Amino acid sequence: MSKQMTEMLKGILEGIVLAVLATRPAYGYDVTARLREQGFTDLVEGTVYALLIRIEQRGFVDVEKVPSEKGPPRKVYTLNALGREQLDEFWRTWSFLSEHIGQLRTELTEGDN
Amino acid sequence: MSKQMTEMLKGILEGIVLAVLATRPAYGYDVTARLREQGFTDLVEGTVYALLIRIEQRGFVDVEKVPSEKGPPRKVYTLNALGREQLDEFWRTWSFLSEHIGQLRTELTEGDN
DNA sequence: TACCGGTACTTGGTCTTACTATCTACTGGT
DNA sequence: ACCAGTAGATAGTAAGACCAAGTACCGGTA
Repeated sequence: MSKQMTEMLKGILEGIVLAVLATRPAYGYDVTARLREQGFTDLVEGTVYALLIRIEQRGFVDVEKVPSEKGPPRKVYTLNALGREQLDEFWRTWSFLSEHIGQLRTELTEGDN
Repeated sequence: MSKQMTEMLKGILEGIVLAVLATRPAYGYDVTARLREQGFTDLVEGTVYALLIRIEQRGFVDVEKVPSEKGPPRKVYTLNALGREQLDEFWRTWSFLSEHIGQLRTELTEGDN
C-alpha cells in the first residue's frame, strides 16, 4: 500500500466498509475479501477487524455469531439504523470534499495544463 | 469542524494545499484564507502552518521570506518539481478512491434507493 | 496420531496527521 | 500604553491504518 493511499484511507475506510455492509451483511474475512476484489488489494486484515470492532462499539452494526464449516465462528455484521445514518453523514462529507477538490483540480488544469 | 470531516481530511489536506500552491505561490496566512473561502471555514491556522512546515521539510516547496507591511515577514511557499510530482501522485490516488467509492455508491443507490 | 494449510478473529505497538491551546512578534490606530 | 489585525511556531492529544504476531478451528495427508 502506498503511503499516500494509507493516509488517504484514514477516515474514509470506515465509510467504505459501512457502504459494503449496506449492500449486504458480512463477516470480517468476507469484507476484506470483497474490498480486495474491489481494488484495495493491499488492505491488511488486521485493519478491517479493528475497524469492525470500532463500528460495533459505536453501535452502527448488529452482530451475530454464525458457526462456520471451516475455522472459528464468523461474526456477521449487519448495518442498523444508526449505521445507515452514519453512512448518510459519510456520503454528505464525501460529496462536499469531492466537489471542492474536483473544483480545485478543474481550476488547475484549465489554468496551466 | 465535524469529526467526520476532520478524520477525512487526514491525508487529503496535504494534497489540497499542494493544489492551492500549484495555482500560485502563497504564504501560510494566505493559504488558510483561501481554503476558508473555498468552504473549509473551520480550518484552523495551526494545522496549515504545521502542514506547510512538513511539506517544506519533504522538499516539495521552495521558501522565500518576504517582508510584510503588516506584521512579521511572510514565508512564501512555491511548489517545485518534486512538489508537482507529489501533487500528481495525489491526484492519481484521489482518482482511484473517487472512482471506486463512486462505484460503491452507485451499486447502493441502484440496489435499494 | 501428528502435522499442515486455509479459514477466521484478536491484540500490542508504531507512525502519521489534524486538532486544541497557547505563545511570539510586528504594525498601525486610539 | 494599549489593542486589533497580520503572521508564524509549538507542545500535547486523539484518531486511524499499519505491522507483526498470535489464537482457534477444520479437513486432508502421511
